[in-house]
Amino acid sequence: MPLQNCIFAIEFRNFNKMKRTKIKQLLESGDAGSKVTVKGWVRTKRGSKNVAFLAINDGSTINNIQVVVDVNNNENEALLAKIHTGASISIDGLLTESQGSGQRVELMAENLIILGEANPDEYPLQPKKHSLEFLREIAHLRFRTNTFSAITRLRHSMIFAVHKFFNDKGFLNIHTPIITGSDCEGAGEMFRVSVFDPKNPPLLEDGNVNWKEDFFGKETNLTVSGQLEGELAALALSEIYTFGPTFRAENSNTSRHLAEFWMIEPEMAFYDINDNMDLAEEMLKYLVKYALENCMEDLQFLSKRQQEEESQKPQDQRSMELIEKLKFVLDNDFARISYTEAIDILMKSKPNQKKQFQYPVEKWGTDLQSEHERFLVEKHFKKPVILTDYPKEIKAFYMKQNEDGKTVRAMDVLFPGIGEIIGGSQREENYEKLLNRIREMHIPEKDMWWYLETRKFGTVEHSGYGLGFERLMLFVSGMGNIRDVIPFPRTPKNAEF
RNA sequence: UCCUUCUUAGCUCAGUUGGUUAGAGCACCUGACUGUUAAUCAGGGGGUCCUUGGUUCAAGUCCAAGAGAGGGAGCCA
Repeated sequence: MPLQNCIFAIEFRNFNKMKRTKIKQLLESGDAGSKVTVKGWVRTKRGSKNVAFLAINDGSTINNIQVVVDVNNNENEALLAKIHTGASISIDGLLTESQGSGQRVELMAENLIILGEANPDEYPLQPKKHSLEFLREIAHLRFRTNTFSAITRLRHSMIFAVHKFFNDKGFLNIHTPIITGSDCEGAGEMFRVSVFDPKNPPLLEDGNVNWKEDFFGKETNLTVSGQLEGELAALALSEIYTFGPTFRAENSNTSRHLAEFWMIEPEMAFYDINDNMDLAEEMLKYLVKYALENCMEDLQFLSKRQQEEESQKPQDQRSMELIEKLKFVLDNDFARISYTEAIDILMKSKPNQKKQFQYPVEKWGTDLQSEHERFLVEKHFKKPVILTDYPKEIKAFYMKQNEDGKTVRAMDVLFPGIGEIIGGSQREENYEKLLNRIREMHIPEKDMWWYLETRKFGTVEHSGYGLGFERLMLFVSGMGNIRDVIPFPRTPKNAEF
């Protein structure tokens, strides 16, 4: 017996309680012959007359460890009768080379303890495939499925990779406010934050609510973007990013929208729109590469899952295999074209000439519909596309105005199957032009004094963008519904858990 | 918010032109089996057919309204 195992055995005797070893470690590098303790949740129980097998998972990996229990032992037999899918157990035992073919090592149970039973008449999860819709109804338990543990590990890796990417480039992470007092952020409907009794708020003489008496002394809402505050920091620290919760009170019922989501918003001084596009492309490729290098087992599981689902669809609607798709994005430059060029391509396109678009493309100036974006990404270029220089009328007030007087330096990154994954722009740094645009678009000027002052004092060219984190997760995981890549989705009429 | 599809056992689903006692697989219980891989085999228990109203001799099935869910669209990230 190797020396380290002897020491382990002595510790076992002395303390009668061993330190838990995680299943990932045991499966990857556990030595056959060592005594170990495993704790986790039972996925399946199966067996025959003399021996029972428990598949145990502790979330450290997609894989289970097989625990072998001798049934010819009254104590074990009684315990096994109480162990069902979902029960939590602790096992001390000997790690051995597996006699079966499904795994390298398995655990011969010597001391089996039930930590928490799971009544099979009530426990909703079974060792079988459940629908994603059903799992959404039991979001408190869906972490215990292979799919959600894989997504949760992948999500963690992507969060970590975002911070690593920016940290390694010298960006500073800043926390922008979640409660905001300005309603000029221009990104849709907001959730009100108030401490007033909704049935009896203090009123002014004219009957309107007297917000001056509310907690902050003004109307406040949950943020729809950290961009404006992010710009303030970038205009001192050069390169910053935010990664925080974002709230939109839009009544959006789609597989790509959440009322509460997480957004990554870098802001960079001295970056023009081309630097901005370079950063966005580099970041997306870095994140995809990080997933391929660090989450391969989970990606393989998710790929298999997706392939099974896709096999139900007709041939022409199936998407590329997940890992192949991720590598494809990594290996190809994104197409970069202007809005004007895009309109040109669309107007000349077959579906437009054959009137197959629901919204025909007829003239410069209208916003692109998702069917148009999909055509450009999935049919015409067959790879991610960055669209730039949109008409100013369809974009936000803060975007830098081009010299043509018609367009602004916006950029949208479009991904296959997802649509807009990033929206950004070079920002207008000229005080007069910005002020004019604020007035033209009827943005409350008095709330913008601090934003405008950055253009008054030491203004510089700068840029930034917003990446919807869950949309990134959709792409990297291959999942089809955004509600399945965030632990507890918040959507219209749903704030359960 | 609009269009569209769906709702039958704990889960996944079948249920024909309206017709007698609503089915299957999985899960659960009992038994069999010398090491299984979502084990297998035999047997058993388990139903507000989403809700309300209507048509009909008769409704899981047809009609209307409502609730919930999916897919698509708009808004966007």
